[in-house]
Parts: sequence; structure tokens; C-alpha cells
Amino acid sequence: MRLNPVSFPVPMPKILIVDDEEDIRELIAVNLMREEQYQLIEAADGLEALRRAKDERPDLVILDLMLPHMDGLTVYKKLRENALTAKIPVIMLTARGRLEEKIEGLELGADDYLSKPFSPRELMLRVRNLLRRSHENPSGNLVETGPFSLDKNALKLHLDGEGIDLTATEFKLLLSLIESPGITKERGDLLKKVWGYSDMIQTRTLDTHIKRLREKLGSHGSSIETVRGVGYRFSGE
Amino acid sequence: MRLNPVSFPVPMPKILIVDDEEDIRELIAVNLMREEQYQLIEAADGLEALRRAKDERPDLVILDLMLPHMDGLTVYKKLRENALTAKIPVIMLTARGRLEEKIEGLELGADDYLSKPFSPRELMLRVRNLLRRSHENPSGNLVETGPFSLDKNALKLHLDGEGIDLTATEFKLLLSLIESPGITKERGDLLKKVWGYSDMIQTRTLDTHIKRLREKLGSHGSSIETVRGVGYRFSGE
DNA sequence: TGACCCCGTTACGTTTTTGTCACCTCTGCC
DNA sequence: GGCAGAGGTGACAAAAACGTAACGGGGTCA
Repeated sequence: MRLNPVSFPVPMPKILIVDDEEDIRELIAVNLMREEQYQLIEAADGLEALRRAKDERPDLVILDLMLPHMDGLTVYKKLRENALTAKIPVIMLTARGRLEEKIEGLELGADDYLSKPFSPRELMLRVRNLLRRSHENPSGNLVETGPFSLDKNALKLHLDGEGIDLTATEFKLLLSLIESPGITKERGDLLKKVWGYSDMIQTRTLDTHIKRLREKLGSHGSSIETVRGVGYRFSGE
Repeated sequence: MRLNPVSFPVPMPKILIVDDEEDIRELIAVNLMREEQYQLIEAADGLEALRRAKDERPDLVILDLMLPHMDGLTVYKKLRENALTAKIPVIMLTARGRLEEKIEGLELGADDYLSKPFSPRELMLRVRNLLRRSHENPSGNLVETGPFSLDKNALKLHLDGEGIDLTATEFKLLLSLIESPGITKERGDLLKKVWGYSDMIQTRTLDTHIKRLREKLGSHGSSIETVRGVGYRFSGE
């Protein structure tokens, strides 16, 4: 059984396999490699997993929830907390039963899970699905507008030839604005998207961060326009 | 005297939910509406889905593949064949397992799919992603009449080649007038639509804002005509 | 542990927006 | 012409919205 070949923008996707049993890692690896080429890295426990994820930035993590020392769910949460690894899709492996419920409760953003025992084919599908999804954003991990170029991987902004470091919050905010230039984003929407605030909470946090962003944009600070009483708008120039 | 603020006139996306079980439709509806406002329409089987899609042109279709009478994939293909519905993005819902393979075989252009059970958050993300992609083309968000061009996305007015910034109130007022040129809008209607005033409150606020608008329109100020004793009328030129 | 960074909040100052008022002009009618 | 009602206009003050600097808590890292 052969699947249609899928072309990835990245030559060879890097996958991190986290499981304490070497047999299982091997099993997964063999099944994955049967139909596509991936670059595989492995970790046997949670701490190592976190380290390697941060160092090597895989495109996908396959995470067994049954781990020594550190619970898999904890690993998952820590991955999400770190800006560097927050967007890496994760496939969680669970024993059929109790854990499934816990996972259902999680907000599985770009993620997925699989109950053991799983069929090789199913694993393949999930892997390809997640990789497709995470790589399909328009121009890979770069958002470019005028002289601005936002690098989603490095959380960095390139502007006028120099790289500007942004914090995680600043990045999310700028991204929200820049991904649709010329469109006015309402305060409430920005608060929801960047901070997760649900209601029209009265807060000056947004203003403060806008100021910090404008500072970092330097002479281009005026690209972020204020629309009084409504929100902010990023003008392509 | 200040009354409740009037919500800003953003276009409300229309979503068609196709599922034979009312419970599921309800579940999806509730989850969708938790964070955004959408106009929802529903269909319980494939034929109805096709009919409503053609009649009402939703911005997005959420399609359960398990349907009575007509298979969901057939519905999907028929949607694609009809020029009127060919470009509407579709999110397909599948039971985890068999059907996933079939979908993988499809060329998912602007579409996506989700395996049940799915997390509400994930559904939200897909919906917003697809809507953003298809909705951002300025087609429906420009109101053009003569030399006037009101951009609902940017909340800006373009006139004689230059962009004119309007305040939120001015924008709403001008939009109310300009969206039906040549038609006289009564004072009471304008007060209700722009300010949310319910009764025929005696106020000169409307007059003042009309004046301010005319000023900003410069030489085109006379496009806003006074209809004595009734209200105002926007003449296309 | 201590230095540092990020971030949300607060307080205060400034700018913009907006509703109202007083006074004026215009129009239609007697 | 005189009158009344409707709308135009400029001024004004309150309120709202925003910019900004500074503070302190919490986390990170050496």
C-alpha cells in the first residue's frame, strides 16, 4: 500500500521520538521510514526530550506519555510553555483507557494523540497530517511584508537588514497585526488572540506592548497605527 | 447622555453545519459561538446541504462525512462541481479511522478535515484559519460609490486617491448613508443604527457629526444632502 | 542567591473624540 | 415682513482613549 508522495517545503522533516523503551522507539522508526524519509532523533526520558527539543527544534514530536521520572503530560506542558518549542506539533501515545480522558480535556491546539496499540498506517497518517498542517502556512515560517520579515521559528524580526529580537508576547502581537496588513484589528480581538482574554477586560497591557513594539521598530514605529476607539492597524509601510 | 455602545459593523461570517444528528450540530454551534459571532445555518442531510449552500452561499461549510442517503464525500464533490459553491472552504468531520485514508487521497485545496472526537479549540482554530484565508480579499469589504471607497477592514475612507481617517462614529455614520446611495435615511433610523438610541430623543448630535463629516469630505461635502424634516441622503456624487 | 529580563499593572499626562449648548441662518407659510 | 421650526456652525467642557514612565512580581540563568 503506497500513499501519494507528499512534498515538504523542508527537505527532510526532523522528528523527535520520546519513549523509554528502545524497542518501541525502534518500532516507530522502522514504520515511519518505510514510506518517507525523515530525520529521526530520540530521547528516553522527559528531561532529555525537553533538552533535545530546545536544541534541535524538531518539526514534530512523538511523545509516549508513560515515561520514567517525568510524566509525559508534564513534558507536553513544558514544551508548550517554552516559546521555542511551543509550536512544535506533538503526537501523544497513550495506553488505551484512563489517560485518554485526560487528553481529551487538554486543548489540543495543533496536536493529536494515538492509543496503543496503534497500526503503523495510522501513525503514518497522523504524522503526515500534522507535518502538512504545520508547514502549510503561506511562506513556511516567514511572514514578509514590505521591509518587515517575521521569522516564526527564531521569534525574530528582520528589518532594514538587521535582526531584532522580540519577546514571545511582542512576537505574537506583531504577528497578529502583520499577518493582515492594512486591516484594523480590534482591541478585543487582539487581547483574545495574544493573551487569551475572553471578555473586553479593561487593561492597559495592550497599549504598553504596542509602545514597546513601536520602540523596537524604531523609525518604522509608525507602521503600527492607532485607530482610536477601535484598535490598531499595521500599515504595510 | 451616553447609551450602550453600538457594535462595530464587521461582516459576520455565515457557516453551514451539515450533520444528521441534531446533538452534534448543537455541540458544534455552541463551541463556535463561545468566542466569535457567526451566523449559523444547518442541514441534516446531503440534499438539504447542497440546496442551502447554493441558496445562501455560506462562507464555510462544516461537513460530517457520515450522512444518510448521500455520502458526505459525494456532497463534497458536488459542492466542488457547482461553480457557485466551488470555492467555499469545507471542513470535513470523520470518525477516527477508515475514512481518514480516503480523505488523504483527496486534493485538499482550501479545505481541511478533523477526526472525531475533536477538541473545541481545534475546531475553532481551523474555522478561523479558513475564514481568514478566504475572507481577507477585500471584495466584500469595500463599499464603493463614485469617487468614494469605504474600506470596512481598514476602517478608512479613500477619496480622490487619498486616504482619510475617520473616527469610529463618523465611520459608522458615513457607512449607514453610503451603503444605500440616493435613499433618504430618517434621523431616527440613523440615531438608532449609529448611536443605539432607541427613541426619538431630541439631540443635535447627529447634526454635529454630519457637519464634521462634510468637513472631512472637503469638496465632496455636498454629497450628503439634507432632507428637511426627514433626515439625510447620500447622493452618489 | 543575585542579577537580569519579561510582563502586567498603575498612575499620570496628553490628545482626541464627542455630546451639548447658544446663537445664527435658512426655508416655508401666513 | 414676521414667525416658527429645522438645520448649520463654532465653542466648550467632559469623557474617553491613548502614550508613557515607572514599579514590582515572577521567572530564568549563571
